Amino acid sequence: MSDQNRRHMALFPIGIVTKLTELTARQIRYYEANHLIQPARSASNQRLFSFHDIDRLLTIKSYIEKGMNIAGIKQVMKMGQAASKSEARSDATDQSEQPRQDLTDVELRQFLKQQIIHRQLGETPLIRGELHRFYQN
DNA sequence: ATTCTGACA
DNA sequence: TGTCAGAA
Repeated sequence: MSDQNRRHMALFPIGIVTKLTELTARQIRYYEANHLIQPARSASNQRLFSFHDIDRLLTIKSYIEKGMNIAGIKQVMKMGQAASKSEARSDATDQSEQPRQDLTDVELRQFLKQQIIHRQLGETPLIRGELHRFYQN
């Protein structure tokens, strides 16, 4: 069985996940309702999370702690997918890298760029609270 | 005992 | 986001 299969294998119920991620069941369900994650379901309609879902949630958690809301996280994570592909094409040297955690910085800058544009267009801010320190970059 | 959905003094 | 209800 390939590693990808194991990564996407539906394994743990929400109870385990809340302990693994420090997120409340409420939050986890809310993120699913907003399509940030798509955990599998058991025959009894119980959510079953994979390792992929887990670090996906951890990524979401870090963004939430940075003051981002669902709309913002959606954008950043979509860019993350696009970025990891283009990065794989440009970086011929890195053989075995860890894309996720490493991309977060690039994603944030890309995101902030959009933020500024949207604000000028009078759109609803995607960030809440103190994240203004990043505008210096 | 756990989880699910819907709703809000 | 918390939390409670009613059902599975």
